[in-house]
Amino acid sequence: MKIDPKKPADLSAQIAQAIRDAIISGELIVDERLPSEAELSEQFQVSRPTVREALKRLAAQSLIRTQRGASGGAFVNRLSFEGAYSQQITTSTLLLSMNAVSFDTACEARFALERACAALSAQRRTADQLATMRAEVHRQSQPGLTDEAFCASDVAFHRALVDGAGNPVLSYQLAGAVEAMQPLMNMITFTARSREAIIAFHNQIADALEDRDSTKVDATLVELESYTRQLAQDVAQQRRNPA
Amino acid sequence: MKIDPKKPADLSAQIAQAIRDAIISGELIVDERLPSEAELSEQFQVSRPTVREALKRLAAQSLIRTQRGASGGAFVNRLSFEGAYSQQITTSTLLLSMNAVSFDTACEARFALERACAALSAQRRTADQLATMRAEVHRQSQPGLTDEAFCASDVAFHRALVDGAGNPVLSYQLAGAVEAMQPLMNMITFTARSREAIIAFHNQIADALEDRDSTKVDATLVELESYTRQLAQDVAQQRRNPA
DNA sequence: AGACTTTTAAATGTCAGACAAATAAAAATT
DNA sequence: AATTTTTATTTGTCTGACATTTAAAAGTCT
Repeated sequence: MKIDPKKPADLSAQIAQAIRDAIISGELIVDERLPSEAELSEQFQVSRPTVREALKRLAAQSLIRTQRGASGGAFVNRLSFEGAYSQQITTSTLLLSMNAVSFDTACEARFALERACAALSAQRRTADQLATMRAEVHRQSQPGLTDEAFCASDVAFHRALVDGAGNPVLSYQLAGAVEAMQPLMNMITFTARSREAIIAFHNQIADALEDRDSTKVDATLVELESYTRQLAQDVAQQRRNPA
Repeated sequence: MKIDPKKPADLSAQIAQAIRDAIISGELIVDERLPSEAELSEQFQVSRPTVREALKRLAAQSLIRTQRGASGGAFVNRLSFEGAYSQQITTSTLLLSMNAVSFDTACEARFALERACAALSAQRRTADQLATMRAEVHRQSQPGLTDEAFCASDVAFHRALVDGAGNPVLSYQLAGAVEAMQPLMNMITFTARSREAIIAFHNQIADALEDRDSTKVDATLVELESYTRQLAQDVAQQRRNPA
């Protein structure tokens, strides 16, 4: 691990990159302890605050964790799927909001990816995952549910559908697409009728998954996508031209 | 923006979270300048090094950028799709390597997602994107290409296919899945015959996209997936039982 | 007056040294 | 032997200082 003091970049950025490379290349393995901050500052010939800034950069990416006290220090993190979700969701959410992604674009991406999981989910979904979906549908049908709670349950339903594919890589990738849509979905006011329609679609999907009928799952998702986009369009139109 | 000095978490982590929340909620908008480090340290009642650690955490997530000099400071970044790619790829790569994801699992996820783009790509691919794909196939057929260069070209080919869908959200999500596979693919030694077979598949895909024949693109991707998995299986078997 | 140069001020980047707090291991005590 | 105390190590935080970069202000010359 070497840094170039003549580079234009900050020293802390260079040090962070050097350690990051060491982790990626496998030179540093999971749960291995990094040298103490004092040792690192000597090794890289920089001050301790500079080393600390580098370590905080890595901590922000959950590449390392730190522990105080004797035999404490910085340790290489096992980057878990669970832990990577939140970061993925934060990034995706900001990407959508900062780049003025249209509802249609986000919706299209989300359903395209979800349909990719549906075929696998029809084959492999467990009874447990099916039960989760049923439970969420039931929650959605309860009166007095706020729009936000309805959306949250919707996300949970689709998460279960995706998890049904039994492929953690797919679940991880989809987490961003599905959850990042939630702020956009929250802008929709759901009428009693539209909730009913969505619940009907969800029931159809659950039924099809129970029957392991991938064709029907796919067809229903297509319908649900089209319905969702229509709903958003109506809301947008109503804002422009209130009755 | 407030922090709780009695919380167990590090002050720099709390400050970073407070600023992060302000960005996500829209309280701080793109290109807005944050208060100077001195002002922030006064505002949060902490020292400047602590504020700096917080800012470095945010910089590591590309939420802010810093500029030196008069009228410099920390500015809220526009999180661009391009900029988010690298982080997504780093994370995905580490996830795969640290969690011992099998080649089959990663491969399945990648092709499932890619097929989700294929239908859209058949409708919308531009002449330019098609030309990129043709060029990459041509590069792949050149003799003397290293395995790594072959893989890199393979990635470029599939990136063009995905970009053909004309949906930046899809391209972003797929970047992780496709690029993160590369280290795994690099473990495969490509024989002249296997390269030929892959190139044939690529040509078929390009032809089908030229004809806007989504069914054929999908079918060919299925074949390519099965071929790729077979290839990996053969390599694994040969390692266990060398001839 | 206008174009160029110099100065200045503000901001981040870096350093050195210190103390506080947490923690585990070692030493002392019961 | 079990418990308590001490000690050493390590991260967390603070203070104060200086270096470097940069844009704007001030000054100078044509």
